[in-house]
Amino acid sequence: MIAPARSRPRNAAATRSAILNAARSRFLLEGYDQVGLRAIAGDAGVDAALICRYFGSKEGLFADVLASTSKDPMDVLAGDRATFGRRVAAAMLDPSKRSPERMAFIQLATRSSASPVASKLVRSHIESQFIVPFTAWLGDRCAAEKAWLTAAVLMGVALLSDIEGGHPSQNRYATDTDRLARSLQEIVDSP
Amino acid sequence: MIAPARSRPRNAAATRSAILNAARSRFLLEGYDQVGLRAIAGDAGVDAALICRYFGSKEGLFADVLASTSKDPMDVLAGDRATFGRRVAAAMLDPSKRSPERMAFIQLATRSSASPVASKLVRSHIESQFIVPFTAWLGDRCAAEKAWLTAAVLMGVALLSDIEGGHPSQNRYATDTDRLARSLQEIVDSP
DNA sequence: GTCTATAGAAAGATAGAC
DNA sequence: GTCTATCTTTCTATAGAC
Repeated sequence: MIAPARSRPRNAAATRSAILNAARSRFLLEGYDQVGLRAIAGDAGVDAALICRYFGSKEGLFADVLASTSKDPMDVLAGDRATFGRRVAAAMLDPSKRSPERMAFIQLATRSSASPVASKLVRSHIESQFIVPFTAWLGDRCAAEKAWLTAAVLMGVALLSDIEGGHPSQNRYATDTDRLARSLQEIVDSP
Repeated sequence: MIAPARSRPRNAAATRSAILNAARSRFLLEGYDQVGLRAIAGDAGVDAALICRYFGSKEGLFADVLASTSKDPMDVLAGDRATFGRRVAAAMLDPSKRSPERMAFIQLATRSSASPVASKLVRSHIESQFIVPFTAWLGDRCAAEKAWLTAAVLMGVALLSDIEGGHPSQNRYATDTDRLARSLQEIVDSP
């Protein structure tokens, strides 16, 4: 046995990435306050002290998680404006079309918005990653106001889905998705 | 000096009430996780140990706060169905019509929904104090689904108002209120 | 580069004096 | 009925050994 049987080689980049992924999953599901550095370190298979070494603090870690979650959010914008409501509602509620990745930044923002330290970061993230591109995509009068209301509706749905416990009756998905789709579409289409 | 100069007479009912009011204000503004028993006790002018004596635990205190906030929420339901959207939107956003009391249970539910222990209580409170009476008030097909979506929109607006920092441009209130009013009214009027 | 050990603060809750 | 004192736990963050 030449090399010791370590489960993880001494690789700073890989360790940093493992921490970041574990943190994203935890923050996404439980929110900033509810997650301890020990839990994240445990998921990543490293010691909690390493997190502060690599990211400075819990806040720094959260900021990096937000920054690394900023690529995928707006794939729902790639599409026809007339079907915007359907697409987003499906991404939010439809269990068949809902992946852990889609709408991830909405979940992340919603579940961590209670903490004063996290909400500062969440605010600027929502603004730069959702409000700004969405406003540009709309490109019409009151686009910014429409963007803010859309964000509010999506966060409210995400928040209430959590509270509901994730077990609304199965056959309600269709009617709920339709209703949400109509509301979102009406915000976009309104003068 | 016959009686000692105590700021508070030894009165269990008054003390209990003072704690309850202080707790409501704190939970309403900061959320369940962010508020410590010592802060509540300080506001109420009593010792933190009394809270556990009177309410058993922090969770018990929060439950009693929710129960004592269940009277005022639905005064917005007293009115014409055609102007429902306007009334609720004004209560949520209009600074002139917005009192700390109105929509208090929405703020309370939104800001405390992140905590697992509080969200259990928040869920049943929303259901019994909002969904059930609102569904009955609607009284039509899909009333329950409309009620859930309405609650989601209101919570989203409350949540995003917090995050925004409470300083959107002054002249945006009017257009934001109109837009929210239209969205709420469309949910109510939808088939 | 990673871990052990621990500092330092703050939380909820309880026992018992007054 | 109220408060002082304290227990216990949990958290972030750091210092230093390996």
